Amino acid sequence: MVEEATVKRSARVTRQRILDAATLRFSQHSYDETTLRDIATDVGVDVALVHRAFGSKEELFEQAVKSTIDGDFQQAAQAADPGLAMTSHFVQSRLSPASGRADPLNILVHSLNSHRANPILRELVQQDFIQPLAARLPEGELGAALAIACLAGVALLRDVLGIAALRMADDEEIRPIVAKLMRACLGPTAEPDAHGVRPPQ
Amino acid sequence: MVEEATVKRSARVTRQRILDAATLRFSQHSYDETTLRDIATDVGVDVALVHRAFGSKEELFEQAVKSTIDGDFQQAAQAADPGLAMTSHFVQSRLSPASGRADPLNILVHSLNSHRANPILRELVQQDFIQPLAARLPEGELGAALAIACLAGVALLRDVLGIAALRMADDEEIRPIVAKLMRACLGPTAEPDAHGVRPPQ
DNA sequence: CAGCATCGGTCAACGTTCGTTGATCTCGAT
DNA sequence: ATCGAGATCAACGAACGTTGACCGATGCTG
Repeated sequence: MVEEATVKRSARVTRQRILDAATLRFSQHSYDETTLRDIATDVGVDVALVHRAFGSKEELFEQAVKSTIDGDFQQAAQAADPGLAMTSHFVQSRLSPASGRADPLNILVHSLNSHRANPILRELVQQDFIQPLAARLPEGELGAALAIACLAGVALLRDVLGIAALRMADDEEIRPIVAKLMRACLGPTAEPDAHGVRPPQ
Repeated sequence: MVEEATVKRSARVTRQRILDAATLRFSQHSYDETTLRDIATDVGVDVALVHRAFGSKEELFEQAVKSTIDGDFQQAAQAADPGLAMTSHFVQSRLSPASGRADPLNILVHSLNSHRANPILRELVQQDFIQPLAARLPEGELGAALAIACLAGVALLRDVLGIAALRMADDEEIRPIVAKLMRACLGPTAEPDAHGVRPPQ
């Protein structure tokens, strides 16, 4: 109330509010089920404005995806032990808080099978998930892709399908298994610890 | 021309042809992208007939899902070493042949985020994937759910997203890693073999 | 063999929803 | 007061699942 009076009609601000609303919607619903009219209602503007602000629904979706990419995951991928860092990042950022928050993985698992969203999400996974992870691996992209596949699969069954066993499970119950999954995919980069366990093959 | 004279108009046969065409479509495309008109064209009948033969699109989808459930997976889940059996079943039935064949996992990963298909697929995963697997596990449903999540994730990134690293990979390159994933989720139920490896926790 | 009821199948259309677009209004700075 | 940009309004065109009315062959009945 003290600051900015009535917010001044600003395309810049409105565009951002639309993008935020769209990002949240796309993190909770699929591309096909998310309507420009829904987003417009959230923001409190007309449908036409939502459309014109980004040119097309597809463009809006792409911008929404990009807006959720922060450095957190890339940092985790380049940690000393990527598997462990990614596990922590995964468990802390997805399981503990509400699962509906704006997040690239949430958007990914909610719109995987819309053919409009497909190429955009493929590039997201390739560029922002697999590549930063594969850069530090001897196995190349295969291990990285499999690691991402595991995380995406868990998120899918938990948040999209709503499998009870995954919704109810405690974070610390899932963490060690996810850690094992990451290790299986990324290789035992670090942690040649006290056990000295080597995989059979 | 010599064989079967115009096949005699039979609802039984036509219904089966519709179901087969629908099953194949649903194994390659999402619920939303699959049109009753597409299925009708495949079979060579009218749209109305496709609809009336099953009452609704949703019912047709449910029947298509059920028609793909064979005993193969359940057999694998109840093998001496479920992880190993499931790995073989997964690698052989999905990676080697064309990925577009009629298969419950294919249907699952293609229609996960349609809210119409969602409850049907949730029940499929719960009843036909998780439960037969969890019945033999000390960890209960959690381990089974995570194992299914891994397989679904790999299938998703490979066949729906089309991640190159997974499409190009040789079967025998993926198999050992998938085997490790299964072992991480299901625990070393069998195979207390020469290695005697115990998980750290 | 003729008539008829029935079932498999088609045809045309409805009602809804969606992304999209052109014309129009309205606020705000100059 | 004016002009442009922000925002709205109304509508289009396409696509979908769904429905009621209508054909045509099949097979039973007399």
